[in-house]
Amino acid sequence: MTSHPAALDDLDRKIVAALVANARTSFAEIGAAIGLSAPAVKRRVDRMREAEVITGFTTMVSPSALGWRTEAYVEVYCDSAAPPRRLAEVVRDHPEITAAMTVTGGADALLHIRAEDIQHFEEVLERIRAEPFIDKTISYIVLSHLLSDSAEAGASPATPADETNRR
Amino acid sequence: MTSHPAALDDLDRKIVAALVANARTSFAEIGAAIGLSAPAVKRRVDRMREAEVITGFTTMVSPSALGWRTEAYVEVYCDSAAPPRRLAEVVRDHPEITAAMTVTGGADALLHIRAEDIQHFEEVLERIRAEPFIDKTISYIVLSHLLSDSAEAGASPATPADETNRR
DNA sequence: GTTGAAAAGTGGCAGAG
DNA sequence: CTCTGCCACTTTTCAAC
Repeated sequence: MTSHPAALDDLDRKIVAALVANARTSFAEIGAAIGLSAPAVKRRVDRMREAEVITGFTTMVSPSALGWRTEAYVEVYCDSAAPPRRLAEVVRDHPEITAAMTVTGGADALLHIRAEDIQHFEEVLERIRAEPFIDKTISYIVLSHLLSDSAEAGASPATPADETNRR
Repeated sequence: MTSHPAALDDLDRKIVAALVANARTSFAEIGAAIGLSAPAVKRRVDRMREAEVITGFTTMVSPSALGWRTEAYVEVYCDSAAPPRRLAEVVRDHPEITAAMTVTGGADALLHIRAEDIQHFEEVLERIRAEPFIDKTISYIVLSHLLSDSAEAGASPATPADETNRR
């Protein structure tokens, strides 16, 4: 990876926090809040994008509004000679899989799945289980969210340095 | 919930897709791509924000760049009389918990946790297990991502209607 | 950090569906 | 009546200095 030391200072972290809260905040507004001019903020943002500290800007959408009303996590168990590379291919073939990762523990991988409803989820699960090297799966259907993560991927609690700012 | 039928048409879905891909895309650019003027796009975005189809704009940040190099999912088992409301409070007290939800299966809840490193994660886990009504936890430490979810929260595979557009 | 030109955002208004 | 494009006017971006 091209991850330079990057050395973010406090101003950088405040800029990131502002942009995570609202990716469309103007540089001028961010600058006013932290005592910097708009171009200065832009230069820092450009630098952080270059350093891949900031990997992109996205929009949070209510999944249910788009018709995805069922969410689940699925543990996947593969047979002994399961190549992780092969798993990555499979994962890309099912559009309902929104995240996939290898994990410690008994399971080989953990999938995050979004489906229209339970019927659709069952169909997805059957499709995944039909893969030759998959031995078994264990599903955890999400009932309700206790913490509405702002944007699960980008969201990080705070900065390791300062544990003070809890939301 | 105030979820109106909302009835998104094809243009709305294309606008959402464009904004999910890049929340800072100009309305003019989106309009040019779908055959609409900039103000027309803005009107639709405003309407979708009002209807809470679009819940916000955020920035994707490399967690490791901010010092969060350890990621894990933790199953939480509570004692019989565990009130979910109480769990929600606890979850908010630990800034390292980036997502929490109740799930089907043996466990009562599933937590997504980000920590600086394994040592930090262990400390967080001990803190959580110290809660009086938590019986046990099972941790799945994330080793590597097979699918780099654009932004896990907002990301949805495609529209249930058209299963054709797979990335 | 400041300046200035180009681009984007935003609200009013009239017309088409 | 809703949605659109057009037109001013304001704000923001961005590449100079």
